[in-house]
Amino acid sequence: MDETEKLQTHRRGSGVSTVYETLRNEIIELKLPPGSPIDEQQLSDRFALSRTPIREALVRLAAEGLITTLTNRATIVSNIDFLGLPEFFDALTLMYRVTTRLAAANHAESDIAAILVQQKAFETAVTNRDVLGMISTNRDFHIAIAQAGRNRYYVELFTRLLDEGRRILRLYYSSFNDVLPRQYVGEHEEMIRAIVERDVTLADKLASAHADQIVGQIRSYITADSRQNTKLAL
Amino acid sequence: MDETEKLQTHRRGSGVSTVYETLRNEIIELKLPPGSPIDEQQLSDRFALSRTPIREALVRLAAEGLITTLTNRATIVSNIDFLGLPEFFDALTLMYRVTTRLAAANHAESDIAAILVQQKAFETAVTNRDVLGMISTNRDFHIAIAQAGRNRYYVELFTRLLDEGRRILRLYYSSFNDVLPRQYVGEHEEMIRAIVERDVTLADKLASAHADQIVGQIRSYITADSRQNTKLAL
DNA sequence: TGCCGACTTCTTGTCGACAAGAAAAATACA
DNA sequence: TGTATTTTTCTTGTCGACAAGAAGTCGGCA
Repeated sequence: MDETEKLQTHRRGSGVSTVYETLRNEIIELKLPPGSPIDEQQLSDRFALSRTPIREALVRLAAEGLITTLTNRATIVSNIDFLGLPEFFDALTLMYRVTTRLAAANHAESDIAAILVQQKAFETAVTNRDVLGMISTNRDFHIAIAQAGRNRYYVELFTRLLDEGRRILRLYYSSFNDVLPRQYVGEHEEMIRAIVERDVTLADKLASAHADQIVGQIRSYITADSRQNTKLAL
Repeated sequence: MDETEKLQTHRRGSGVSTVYETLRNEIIELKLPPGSPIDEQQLSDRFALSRTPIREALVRLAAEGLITTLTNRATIVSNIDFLGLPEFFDALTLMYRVTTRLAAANHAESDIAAILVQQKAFETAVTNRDVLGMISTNRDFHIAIAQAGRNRYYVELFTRLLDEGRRILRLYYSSFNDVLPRQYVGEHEEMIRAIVERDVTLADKLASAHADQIVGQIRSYITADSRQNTKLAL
């Protein structure tokens, strides 16, 4: 494991953010899978910080729901709540629609540039068949759209939802094929066009369809996976 | 000021939540107005706790955006962002609609009972002309509806929005008259009926109108207030 | 051999103290 | 007298140590 962070001496106040962001990434990328125990002492050693700033980072992660603290006992990476998946899909779909609508309505020139950058990144990830890259650049693309919509409440919720989605997708990413992503590139391009032309209705419609695609795909992964499990159980 | 909390000895782990909730309430009720400095030492004395648990509570509040920490300098109660008000209204309206829709679709029997309790509380606040009570019971009423909708993402965002709304309303509550609240009681009753009858479309429509009412009212407060300011400036 | 209770150990929660950084105050200089 | 610079002071950020609580361990007893 990479332990370079051990050596650097942090300047006052920077350590907490570093720990927070590092752990956040590791949780979302399933480097720390759900249920993993989070040991404060261990992190303290790893980042060469006392437990106090570590603790602060953990409190932040807990506030976001990424980790769960069993009082006086242990703190673990939060499980993916499969029972709550319908809620998740509902909220995700709504955010796809709302942010794309708002982007069509409120975007400035510079926003389009930012969106195009992310779309390019997504495209290269697709051509390189870099599945993990697809997942994260897809997220960045939609967050760029959300930011163009100029509503921080939606941006915040959408970010959380997309990151939760990244965790779920990672679980199933082996079954990710390169047929649908290719289709996503086209859909993304259509969405950009609708946004540029400020066609709110079309943007909404495309976002809605796009969301359905993704939700459908995740659903199929899950059902396919559970089928495999039942096969093993026999 | 009430200093009773000073004496009790807290059992392990309970102190943080107490501090968090107490401060949260005081911020939302403008007992701690925007810009108020938050002194850790002072809070430490007040709650008879060391600075560590106080700090933990503050981190949580900061994550929610209720307080702002100027690094190495000071931490203050977050200002109300009047420039971001349009975003706020947009998100608030959407959440009013979505939660009411979902309540109509997903509610169970017990949810209705909970909603009716809150509606009763709101009604008594209105008849008692208890303006502060109206503001908070109105919030509780809509959160009860959101909970009946069974989507924790919406519940969470909506709660944050309604609480931010409480702060804004407190600022202007002197101009709160008892004509519109009476109307709100009726609108609430209509919404409950639509939810009970599982009429999603009607629920949406009513929630939308209700949101417009409230947004309009807040807007009128603000413009009325700014008019007064310009008058003084002449 | 199986179950119940005291004990040990390990992790979290809390504390008091120290260090660093920034604003305010005091001082020196033009 | 006004400005730049140093010093002081105050608040936050970090630390190491201690205390409490819970799980696991070990031993005793039926």
